[in-house]
Amino acid sequence: MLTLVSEALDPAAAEIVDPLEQQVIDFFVDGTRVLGLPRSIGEIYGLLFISPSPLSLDDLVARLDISKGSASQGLRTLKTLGAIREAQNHGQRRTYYQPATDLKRLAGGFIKEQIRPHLESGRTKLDRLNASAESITDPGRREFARERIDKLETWVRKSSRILPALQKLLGS
Amino acid sequence: MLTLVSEALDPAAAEIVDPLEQQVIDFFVDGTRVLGLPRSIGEIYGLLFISPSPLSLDDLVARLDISKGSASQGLRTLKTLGAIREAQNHGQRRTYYQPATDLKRLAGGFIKEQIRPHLESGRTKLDRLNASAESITDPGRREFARERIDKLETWVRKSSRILPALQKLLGS
DNA sequence: TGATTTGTTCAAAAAAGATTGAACAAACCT
DNA sequence: AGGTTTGTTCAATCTTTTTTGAACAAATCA
Repeated sequence: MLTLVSEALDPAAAEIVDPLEQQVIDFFVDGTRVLGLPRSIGEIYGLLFISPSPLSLDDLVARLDISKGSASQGLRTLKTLGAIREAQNHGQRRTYYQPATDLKRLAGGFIKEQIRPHLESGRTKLDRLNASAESITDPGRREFARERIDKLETWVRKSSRILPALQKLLGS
Repeated sequence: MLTLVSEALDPAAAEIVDPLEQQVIDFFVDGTRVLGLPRSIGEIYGLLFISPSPLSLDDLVARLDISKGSASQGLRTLKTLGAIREAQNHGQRRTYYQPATDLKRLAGGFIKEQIRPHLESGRTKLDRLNASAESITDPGRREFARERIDKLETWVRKSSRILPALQKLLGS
């Protein structure tokens, strides 16, 4: 059992979080809440964010007191979002993670993974809506439905146009 | 029991949703999902959005098949968000609701109610973080923490600046 | 006044979502 | 080969959030 030795050598492997770390974690837990992501993801990203050296899955499990399953899934989601990357692991088998800290890039990943799919499904739904509207018999009702569906199309179009602009703004 | 009579007089009181209405509702249920709001709110807003005439709480209960409690709370949240308003009810006691359909205004309400509070709590957290960082003894560790906290401050500042810009973009 | 309508509140139930942990697979070592 | 380390998967469990519905209050009516 080498735990004590490795802890002594590497402070980053301490099996608790200090007060500062806890505060940063809380900051990000609140952030993931707004974004509709699970708490564990905020915890993982938060700890990586404030850690001077990269951390492994087992580090996260030990220090955040979460299960391997949670850590594994959380890391996968963060990778998909482009919010973390693997650190250079010199010959080591174990992989270590570092946070991406470029806000523009982070926003880009979130938009791509969490927003765009909904906009696309929205467009599909609008196609079907247009078809349904055509088969309304009452002319007044049909006209009203058209107007509202047109409005929805405008909304979706505007939202799509805004995402890149938004990302651009975050990069400056 | 006057239900049949009133239904015959006012199609908006029919106790089912037609296919078009259901599709619009589904569209908004997906929307509220992205925004992290409960499904019932998407249903209520969706039905109001596609209804040619204003609807009352009881209309919503009957047609969406949800409880009075859900409808009442959903309407309250939508009011708070500025997403609906009360229709002119000529001497009637019962209140009827109409959707706000101005995207800029809708976004404004959401930002004000759901985003800004988190940004403000973020600022508070940053103050405490700065205090904690000061009391780190190791200079290297303290310097690193400073850098990261500075980054967080930049993020919060940028986000705050972007919200009005975003709203502006949606208004054009 | 008492009966009816309209809407709110909130504790309990249901549903949705996140986390756990044990079984498994793959990579590495001796 | 067998043993160990590292990480993934997913059904079961736990937690959080939403919804329900019955009790209540306030307004209207007869």
